[in-house]
Amino acid sequence: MPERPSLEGLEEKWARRWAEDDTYRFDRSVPREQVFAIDTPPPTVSGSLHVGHVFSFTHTDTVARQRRMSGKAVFYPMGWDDNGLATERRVQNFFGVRCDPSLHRHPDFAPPADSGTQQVPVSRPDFVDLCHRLTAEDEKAFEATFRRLGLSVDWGLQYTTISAEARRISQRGFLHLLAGGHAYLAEAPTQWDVDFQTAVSQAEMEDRDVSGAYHRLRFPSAFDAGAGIEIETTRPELLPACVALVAHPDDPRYRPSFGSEVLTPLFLAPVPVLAHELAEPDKGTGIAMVCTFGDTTDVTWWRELGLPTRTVVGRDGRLHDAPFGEPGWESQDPSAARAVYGELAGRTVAQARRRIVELLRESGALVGEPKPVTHAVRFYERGERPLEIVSSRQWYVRTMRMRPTLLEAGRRLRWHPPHMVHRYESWVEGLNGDWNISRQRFFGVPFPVWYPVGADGTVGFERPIVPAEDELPVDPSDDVPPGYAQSQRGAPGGFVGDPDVMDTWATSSLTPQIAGRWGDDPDLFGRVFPMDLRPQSHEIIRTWLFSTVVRSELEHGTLPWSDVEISGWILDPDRKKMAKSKGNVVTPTEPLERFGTDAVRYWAACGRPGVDTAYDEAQIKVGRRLATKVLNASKFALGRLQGGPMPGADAISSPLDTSMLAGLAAVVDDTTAAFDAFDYARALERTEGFFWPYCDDYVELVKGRAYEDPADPEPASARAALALSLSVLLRLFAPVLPFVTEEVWSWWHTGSIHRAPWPATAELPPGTAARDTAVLDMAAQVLGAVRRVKTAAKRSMRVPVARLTVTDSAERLGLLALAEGDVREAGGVIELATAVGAPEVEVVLAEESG
RNA sequence: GGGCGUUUAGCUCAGUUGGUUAGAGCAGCUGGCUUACAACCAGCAGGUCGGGGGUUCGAGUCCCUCAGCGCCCA
Repeated sequence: MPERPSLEGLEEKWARRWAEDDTYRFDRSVPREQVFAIDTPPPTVSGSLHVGHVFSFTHTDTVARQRRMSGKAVFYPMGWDDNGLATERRVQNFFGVRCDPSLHRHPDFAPPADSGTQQVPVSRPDFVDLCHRLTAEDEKAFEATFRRLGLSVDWGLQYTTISAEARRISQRGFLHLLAGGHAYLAEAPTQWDVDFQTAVSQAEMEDRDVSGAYHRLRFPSAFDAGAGIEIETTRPELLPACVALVAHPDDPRYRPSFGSEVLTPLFLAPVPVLAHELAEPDKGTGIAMVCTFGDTTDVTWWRELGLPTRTVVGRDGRLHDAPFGEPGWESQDPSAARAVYGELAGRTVAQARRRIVELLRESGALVGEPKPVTHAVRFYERGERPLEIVSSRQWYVRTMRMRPTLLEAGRRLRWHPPHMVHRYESWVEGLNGDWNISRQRFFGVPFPVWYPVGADGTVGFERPIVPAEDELPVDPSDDVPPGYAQSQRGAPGGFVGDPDVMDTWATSSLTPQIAGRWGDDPDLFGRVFPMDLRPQSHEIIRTWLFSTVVRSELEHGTLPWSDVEISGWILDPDRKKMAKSKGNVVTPTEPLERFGTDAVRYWAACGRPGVDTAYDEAQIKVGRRLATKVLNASKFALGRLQGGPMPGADAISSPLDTSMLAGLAAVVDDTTAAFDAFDYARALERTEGFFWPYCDDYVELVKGRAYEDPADPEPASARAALALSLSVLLRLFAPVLPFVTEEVWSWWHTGSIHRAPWPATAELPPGTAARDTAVLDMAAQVLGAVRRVKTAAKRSMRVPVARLTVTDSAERLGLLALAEGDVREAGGVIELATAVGAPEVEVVLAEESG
């Protein structure tokens, strides 16, 4: 035991020891029932960690440590989510490159020396190499931070979502979906980001309010130039893509027009006037123009009304050719239509909108002036321009028909806190299409699929060729399908590889399988799956949690885990969400160095499950004080125990000591129950709430007695009770404060506290079972009264009490008698008198001496 | 528009099936170097529990309603 114990340096000392001793190694020899398996959230490796990671990972770690001490073999892996668009974008900015898949690998490729404004085009394999290079560095930095945070993960169980193992498992999962009929390829209107030039799924979209304008346009009747219909639209640039007008079937204003034809302004394309329930009579003029495609309602109308397709927006977000006059592009005046369209072709959507409004105004088709509105527009969550809908070929997973199964699965899952299930349910209920898992990107898991090319050069998309499972992972842009030669790539009678990669969630949805090495290590997988705990934050319930449930249901017919624990967000001190764009992000390194890991973990553990919590340095300082207090209180208690044999629990005889342990027994029960329910915050609160009064009252009361001759029963009882209570308290604190508790534990035990048994009331003397804390309560009350008088008199706590008179019921005076010696010692009481009567404590202080 | 959460001391938050006088920490104030700890200790003060209505012997807690804040979904 050091002379002056300190928190400094504990992190380095113990993190190194835990690594050397493999303290947190998963014991894979135990049966499933004794395993506690955690499906760790793999952080996105694109930049740096922030305190939000510290927050949620600490929550999980407290539970992991408590389960480990409770005798479980804890399977606590760490993953890095390096696959995906976030990495691509970081690599582009970091190296100043962009991926051009038409290029071939450069034999001695090196990234540009400076990441200048002009991005250098590089081949896909070279680009992927850069992704690997950068993520490998980031992962090292992340690991260092997490080790400093004291996470009790088994670092031998690391995985990354782009590794060969992850690609193999991801591709295996896909092949199973395909074989089971759960995945299908379809050419369909698809939500498309024009900047990233990829399809995105519903889960990756968000609505943003943007300013736009309603433009009222007049469509003349095809047969009577004097008649016409006025519509309002926020997207006049899609007018050349208009294929119909739609009003509600019950709308009397338009019922006479159903079945008639009108002409689109400027382009004079004849389009029908149709009825459909989705038309909203209250919106604009009550009749909408249907374009292919302005939004998802257009897609519904197009499909249900059997409308033709006239697309004008290309994958690059610019208007492409529109051959008015040709079949499908009818017009009453094709040359005029072409002339007008010539003004728009090649422009971006925004540019085309400005131009067509001018043209409409000149032609007189624009009725009045555009009316500015703010409306919700759909964006890719990482995107900057609104999503467009383009027709493209994509792989889908059949989630729509699973909705009842998925809702039922959500109800079987135990949610902490329970109300988070609503997020899941509203998401599942709001699904509007199957899950699109194709992404037209580069750094991801390729689809393990080729397509035959016919003699006439047509691609047989309906007859995909798949590899054998033992060949996985494959890259169809490099590897050759069974029965073909590389020379046949792209040739008639040959094959082509699927060019796309999977949605990053299509791989992340398999983290239990990846961590558990599904298919590669059946013995391991059988011991850890289904897992016990999925910890995550609430904003990815619709993505990560949802997709993991989908995959587990389809592959295994079971839930992937029994419990999910949701952590809240970290807000800045002004309760605003931390975001890079706001510049209010706190990185973990600084608080960890300034206050110490235990202090930061304490702050995190005070954040209750699912509750958004403000970053609060004051609370971290409280944690540091607690850690210091643990150090000092331990030093005191253990100091009393030196120089003699460690007394056992059977030496505890004093009623005050038993009374204290009775209170501690209740704390053990409550803390254990709280951890069982994944409520680390309540567990900490309960232990901490006991610990401070324990130090201030109980330890003060027994201080004198503990100094006396250890051979006598009363001092022996005090020493035994101190040793036992300290041991229990240290273990109760260990999940939250792993460093200071390990340090103190090492002063008087061999082996790690984190492998010590979780406290049980069976360790405490039988007398504590009654939970009777009355003796300590009474003694503390009298001591408190003495302190109040001394403080009010502005005297030192050391000043003796000449005479203390306690008036109370006979029963309570009996309790006091059981602790009289300790109370007199702690209060400096010279003379103690008691009387039965109304409760009162009278204190006469000794005169000022000298 | 639908849903979920939330509103308790100046601040951050506990308050479990309804049950004594609603708690803690921080900040504030007044004191004290007390043989583990001044990075500490002792004490004090601070709240019509968001508003309104209801059920009940009794409501911070249950019900209705309104409002603010946050989020999810459409």
